[in-house]
Amino acid sequence: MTDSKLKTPEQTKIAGLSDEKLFEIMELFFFAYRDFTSDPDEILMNYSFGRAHHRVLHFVSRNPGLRISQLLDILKITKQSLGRVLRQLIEEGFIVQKEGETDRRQRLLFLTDSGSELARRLAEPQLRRIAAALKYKGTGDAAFAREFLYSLVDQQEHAKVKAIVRK
Amino acid sequence: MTDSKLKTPEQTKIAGLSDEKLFEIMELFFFAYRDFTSDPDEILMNYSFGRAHHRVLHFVSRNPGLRISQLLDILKITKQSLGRVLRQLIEEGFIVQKEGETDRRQRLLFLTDSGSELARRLAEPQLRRIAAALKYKGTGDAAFAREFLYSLVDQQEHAKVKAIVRK
DNA sequence: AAAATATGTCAACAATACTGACTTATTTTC
DNA sequence: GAAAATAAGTCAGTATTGTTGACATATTTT
Repeated sequence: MTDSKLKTPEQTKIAGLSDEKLFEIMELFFFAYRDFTSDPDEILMNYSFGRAHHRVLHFVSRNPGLRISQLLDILKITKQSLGRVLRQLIEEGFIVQKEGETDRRQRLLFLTDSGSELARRLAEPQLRRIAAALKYKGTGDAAFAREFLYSLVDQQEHAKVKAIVRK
Repeated sequence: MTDSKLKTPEQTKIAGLSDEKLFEIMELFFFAYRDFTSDPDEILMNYSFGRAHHRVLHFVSRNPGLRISQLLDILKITKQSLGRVLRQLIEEGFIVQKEGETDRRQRLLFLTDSGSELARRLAEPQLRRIAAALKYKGTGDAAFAREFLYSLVDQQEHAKVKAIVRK
């Protein structure tokens, strides 16, 4: 009943890797994400914020002066979805908007001091978790992790993601 | 304004890794998850299912005879949240429940044929993506990816996760 | 027999996403 | 300079997935 076209007496292989190994990594990706997000989630509860607020704070923190349209493209959500969380972050003094200098239609996003502080607090446990995960490995392993994750991103997004990630 | 206690003229390091490298990996984790989930999401739309249904299908597929309580512990959601999606999956013929043989209070979960087929279809693009991400690397890199992701999981969950992931 | 366990269910609520429609201000194009 | 395109904001309605709290049923353990 659980058999499928994927199975053979031995094991199907994609790109020389057994299904079994691939499944393990797939599942670990789920568990890693589940726990990776749990620390910031707890902090966010104190502010009645959620993950959506975290994402906005993070990307504005890393890219001061980010435009709304860029943020939408990073998050892959609609303007209306972003609108709500952004309004809250602005109303509660974590983010400010400035008119674009060359294009006055733009509303460039910046963190306030308390926004910066919250972004830092949210990042800290995640940075620690990543550092701990790489601690046992030799040099070059950070590079491997980076390349591995990068390869999971859509091909057509590579250039954009690289531009955002690399500083 | 964007300065914080984390910064020094050079760069703060956690466990010998620069903040910058850690930030990159943190962000890539977000982008990887964003795109990793996008392929199954499209398939699920045809069934009016969401990610919650996918998770249930996946873990039942990998663990036939899974108990409700185990699934709740894997997903870290409430009984009520699971209840809704599980009911739909049962009503629409993707999952069946069988009474536990040793403990008749238990409702063991199994996939039907169409459940198996859907689970396979959902897994396929993700397996391919993982395989492609590891294709360029030498032997042992699958092991590295596995250890890296595993290290991101909560310490106290390690034993349980290992039991679920390793077959 | 009483207590604990495994599961199911009702109701209300919250966060985050969506579609569709429309507005305002500004810049670009013809 | 008028028309079209772009950047952003907003209103209204809906769906998914999560939450709490309360309570019911069947079964097993103490």
